[in-house]
Amino acid sequence: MPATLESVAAAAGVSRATASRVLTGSPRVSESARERVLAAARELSYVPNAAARSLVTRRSDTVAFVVCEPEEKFFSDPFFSTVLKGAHHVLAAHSLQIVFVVVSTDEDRDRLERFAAGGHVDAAMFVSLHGSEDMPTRLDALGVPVVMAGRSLHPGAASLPVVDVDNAQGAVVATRRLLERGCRRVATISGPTDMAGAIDRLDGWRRALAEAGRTPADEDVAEGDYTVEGGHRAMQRLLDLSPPVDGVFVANDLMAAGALRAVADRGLAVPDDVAVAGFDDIPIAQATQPPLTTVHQPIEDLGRTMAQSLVASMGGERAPLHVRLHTHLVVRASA
Amino acid sequence: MPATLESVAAAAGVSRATASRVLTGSPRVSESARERVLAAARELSYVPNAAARSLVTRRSDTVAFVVCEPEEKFFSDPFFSTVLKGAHHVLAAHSLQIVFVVVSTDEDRDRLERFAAGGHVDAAMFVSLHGSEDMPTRLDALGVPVVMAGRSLHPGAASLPVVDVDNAQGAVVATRRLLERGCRRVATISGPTDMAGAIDRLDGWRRALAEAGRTPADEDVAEGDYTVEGGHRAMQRLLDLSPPVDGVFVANDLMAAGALRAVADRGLAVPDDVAVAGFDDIPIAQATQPPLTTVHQPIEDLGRTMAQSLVASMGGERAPLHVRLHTHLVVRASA
DNA sequence: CTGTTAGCGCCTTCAC
DNA sequence: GTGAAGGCGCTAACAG
Repeated sequence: MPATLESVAAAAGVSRATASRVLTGSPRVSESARERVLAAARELSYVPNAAARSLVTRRSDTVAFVVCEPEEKFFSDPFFSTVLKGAHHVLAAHSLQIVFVVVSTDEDRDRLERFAAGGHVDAAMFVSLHGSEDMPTRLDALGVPVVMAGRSLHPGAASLPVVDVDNAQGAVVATRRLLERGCRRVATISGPTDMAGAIDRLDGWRRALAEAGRTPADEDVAEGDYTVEGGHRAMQRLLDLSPPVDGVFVANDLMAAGALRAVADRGLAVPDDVAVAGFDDIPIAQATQPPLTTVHQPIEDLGRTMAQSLVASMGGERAPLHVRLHTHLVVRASA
Repeated sequence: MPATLESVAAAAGVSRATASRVLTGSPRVSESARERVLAAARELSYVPNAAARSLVTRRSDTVAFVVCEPEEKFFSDPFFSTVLKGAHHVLAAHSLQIVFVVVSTDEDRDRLERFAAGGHVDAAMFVSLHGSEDMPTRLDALGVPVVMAGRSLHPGAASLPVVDVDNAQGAVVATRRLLERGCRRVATISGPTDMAGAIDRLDGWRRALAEAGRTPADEDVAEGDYTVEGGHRAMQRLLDLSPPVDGVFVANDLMAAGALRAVADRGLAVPDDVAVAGFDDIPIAQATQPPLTTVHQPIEDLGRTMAQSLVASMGGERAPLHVRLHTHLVVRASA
């Protein structure tokens, strides 16, 4: 049987109340009592029972890291792990556990809702939100603090805290780069059009073209799915266009990597025949052939900021509704 | 205030005990009582308080999916997500939640141990175990059922349940394939040498060479780290050897993908100049240029089997100490 | 079949 | 500063 507060108190020769005070760090305890309790706890290798504590405090000291992806796409994009890393850093500092939840079916959704309603998590952070995803709203309705990486397209999620970057502006800068190096036909590979970030990046591409006095054509847009394969396929389509595309803004680096391969498949050279610019600046961007010119996004910082938002909400503060992080263009060889 | 069992019972006009029986699916309840309780619960959108239940049942209905990786390597290898998928399938069927824990620092280890000791998880499954990892042993000592994907090298973990494949035999088959197609110098790119699976695959390579009357040379072994980049680097080393290597058994597909790139970088052709065989048969194996000949591992099944082992342990049964799944060679174009 | 009765382990007023 | 006491929401005997 594991040690309980009761047994620790007994061993230390104090009451349960005093032992509790010591373990929860209350100041109103004598130094001698504190020492004895601590010693006893160590001796018995006491660990507080989470359920008992949770029952009375009504907290679980756990936050959910929720990934809403129908596929296992999640695991192949370092973007996510980097967000997680940043979040972990902040959360660990507050003694908060992360539980990782993948939500793909409606059954998963109900389970998560029950999980949260049952008090298993104190807050939730969402990454990779598609248009119809309603979990942030549902958890918010339960009173669970929430934060999202990038805004949600779901009506009703508009008033929930968001951390993101200016995706449109980033896309503008990348597209301008293509224009400035003299590309005549600048196409784009977009992300899933049910995701806010993808829409904004597509918008930015349009805006930059318009700025330059060009008319963004529908056929110059190939929709991808943020995966390497998707980028590869989309690029193949664009390369069939005539007059030939000689510049492409790709909505994330993973797809850009696939696009690079498609160009190589045709025996064309990057950037001479086709210039390519990506978005994210994940590690792979430096390893591609040639290295990617891309819009740098402070991904780890994104995770940290989201976690801070949650910590604030949990502490009763009103978290900022919208934090916008900065991006900048990293020029390498591909454009 | 969320509904409690008390309020549900009141609304249904029964005692707490009866309400509890209905909600936990006990058979000893009249049909009419059952209906009334269920109706009341739905009406009040009642959700059981997890902490309260956990406190008395001493279960949390949650299992930990623990990844022990110093880097974020985890997220770039679809192997893990596939195991997770399989496990999720089985666990969800038993109404068990998965909490995902990444352990990289000693602080993380202590936190996980407290998490488990505090009763937050009922069982734990481990993937990607390095030599010095002692968490399986520590959790086992706490009485938490455990299962590992691949055996642990840690002394003391020898008696814990393992699910794996015959890595050595798989490697033998792959290496034989290289030998049979006439390769004169067959080298290998191994995984991290502090992991059981990597060691066994290396062993298999040695055994196949010995079988064929050849002497495995130390310089024909390049150690990788199961990443694309690692495979790329290792292959570069092997390609500097003379007389030239014309066949390579690579310990996983991710590294094989990197190896393929290294071969292409030198303007050599696969499989004509260098034949390459991988291990795992993850989706990328079909997408490489050329497609990979590789040892197929039933990864999703691995996850399912591990979950089943845990479910058995949690149910008080003695889980099988060692389940070995089958592999087979999938011949594609690379070897 | 159902209600009554005890706690599960902990935190938190409330008196001292 | 410290102890006593109550109760968080639920399940599990134990009687009826």
